[in-house]
Amino acid sequence: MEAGRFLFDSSALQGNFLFLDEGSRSMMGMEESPKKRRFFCSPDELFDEEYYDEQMPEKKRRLTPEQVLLLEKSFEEENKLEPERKTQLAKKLGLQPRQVAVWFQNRRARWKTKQLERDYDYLKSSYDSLLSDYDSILKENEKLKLEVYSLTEKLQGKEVDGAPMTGPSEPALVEEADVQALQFSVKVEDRLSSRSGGSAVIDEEGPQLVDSGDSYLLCENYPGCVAQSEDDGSDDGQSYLHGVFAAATEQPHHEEEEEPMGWWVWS
DNA sequence: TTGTGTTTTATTGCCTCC
DNA sequence: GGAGGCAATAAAACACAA
Repeated sequence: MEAGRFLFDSSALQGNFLFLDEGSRSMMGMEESPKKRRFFCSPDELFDEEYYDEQMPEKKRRLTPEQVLLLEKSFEEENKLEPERKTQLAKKLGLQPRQVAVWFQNRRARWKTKQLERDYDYLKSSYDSLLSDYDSILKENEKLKLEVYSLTEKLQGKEVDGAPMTGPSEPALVEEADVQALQFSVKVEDRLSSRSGGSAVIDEEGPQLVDSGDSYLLCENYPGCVAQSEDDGSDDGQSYLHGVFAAATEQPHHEEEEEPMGWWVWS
């Protein structure tokens, strides 16, 4: 949100009149008798339902920075609006309660969108981190394989020079070393996948969401995430992120910068 | 100035809960 | 059935590059 973009409609506050056009009249159920009104008038005046029903603005008007500020503050406190709070806010702001409700609705939608973006970024960086972990382990594995191979070679040389071989034949020795290396590799992969909460994390195709049914992943185990108390079946108390990547990366989630606590908070 | 992309305000329709 | 929530969408307001 760019605060500088808001225009303070002082003319409206000072009593300029706006006219209804055909579109907004029909849209608002006011097909007849267009009436003039000031867009922003005194809170009491605007709060008067009858007055508001009769006199609708010509066009959409942006809220003033002051109004937005107060709404934002209120949203930070609680992102849902009980009727009483809606009424109070509307009165305070000189808006219709419906406008306050709509603002909260849209604000929640914006918050959700941003949250999804944040969750995507977090999942992506977790995935990248896991991938790089995996790559380095793979390299380490290769290195160890080579080491085993060269040690086996040395051992073989010693046995040929000295006493006759009593152990497994040469190919068998090498094979065994390979098997051991393979087992180690498998163990490492197992560890990786269990650290990441199971399957579907490492995939050569690229980042992908873990299947969680509706793709909105639960908050528990998410680093720094404290689920808020109730879950009413909406998105409350939920993050879209699961703890899937949490243990794997152990990187603290970025702080909530500008967004309100919303449905859960980072601690 | 104008075309275009983004943001904000508002409506509609559907769904869920009480 | 009404109230309130959400997703999808329209349209106005705005920013900005050409």
